[in-house]
Amino acid sequence: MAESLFPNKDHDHSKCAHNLMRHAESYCEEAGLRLTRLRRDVLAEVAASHKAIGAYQILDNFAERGKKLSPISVYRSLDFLQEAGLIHRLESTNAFFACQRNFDKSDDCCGSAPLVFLICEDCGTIGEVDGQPITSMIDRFASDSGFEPERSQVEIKGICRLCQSS
Amino acid sequence: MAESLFPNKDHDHSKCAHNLMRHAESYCEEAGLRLTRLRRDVLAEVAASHKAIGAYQILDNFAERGKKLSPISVYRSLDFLQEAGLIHRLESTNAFFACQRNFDKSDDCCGSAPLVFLICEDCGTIGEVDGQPITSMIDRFASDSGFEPERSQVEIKGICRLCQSS
DNA sequence: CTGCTATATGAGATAATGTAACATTTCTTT
DNA sequence: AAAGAAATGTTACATTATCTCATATAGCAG
Repeated sequence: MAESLFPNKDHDHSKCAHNLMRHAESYCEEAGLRLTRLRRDVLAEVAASHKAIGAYQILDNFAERGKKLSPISVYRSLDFLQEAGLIHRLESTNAFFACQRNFDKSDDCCGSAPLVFLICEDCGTIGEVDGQPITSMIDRFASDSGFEPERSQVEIKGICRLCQSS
Repeated sequence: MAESLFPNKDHDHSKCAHNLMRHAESYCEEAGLRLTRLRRDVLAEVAASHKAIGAYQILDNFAERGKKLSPISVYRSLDFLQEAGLIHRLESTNAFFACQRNFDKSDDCCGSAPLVFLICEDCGTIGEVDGQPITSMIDRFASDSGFEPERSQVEIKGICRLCQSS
């Protein structure tokens, strides 16, 4: 579990990306969502690493390959992917990364699951963990103040296992 | 405690603001920080409500009173105030609000205290609570993944006590 | 197939948020 | 008063995100 959270720097990422794309295809198929060419390309770009990528970086990457897009096109695709739960957005950095969970699950991809992201400030890799316990505590915590919590996204910055040893 | 977290809509806010400004003065005095005219004015603007306010909103408010400023001036003051722990920045909305804690404490204002913010999506009011338990859990949680957490800011969105009853 | 409708994308402009670089002023200390 | 440090002013620019209206494309009814 901990091993897969922050994959080794030299892992074969094409497998990660391939699995992720396959999952996206089948998930959208089942859910009746239209994973169009553009959306697929944007997802592939986001899934190209375990780091978070900004919308304009995606735009630039496309441009380098001769594909000129307007920002709004990228944002629209990102919105779709985010709603589908295939990617997430880091609020602290305005950047997007591919959801690595929920493979082998046919139900709601990340649906209403609590979101806890571990952000390595050294290598930029994002680890995503099941935040149920944290979220439960947050809920109790908030309720003590008479506050009715609806959603929270926890972004934890620090140093990942792999970067600690280097 | 819960009463003061989300003050009644009709509370006398001038008192809140006045106390906060007085605290800021004495805190900066003691800490050897220079609470200049501009910084004081910006702080007063942020402290004018219990909601979060954007940098450009502050800019506009100043402009309405005939005080023309450049964005950078506002941002610089906000940076100073944030470093001093007198205000906080919401990452999810890029907005700032005044720290309501640590009055009557002469030590580090909010120094390294864990930050947990309750954001009411109805009235916009921000409640700030001691997040030690949540932060401890987050730390344990992260450590289980071999991750070394350094800082995290928890922003919980929902409905405050007062808005629930209306 | 034909056209209808909803959805998706393109194109251009612009809004909202945030920073860089360098000049000028103000404060502090001597 | 003079020098050095800190704060602010000025201008330009970088980054992130959205609006609006036009066009294209997919899915479906007849």
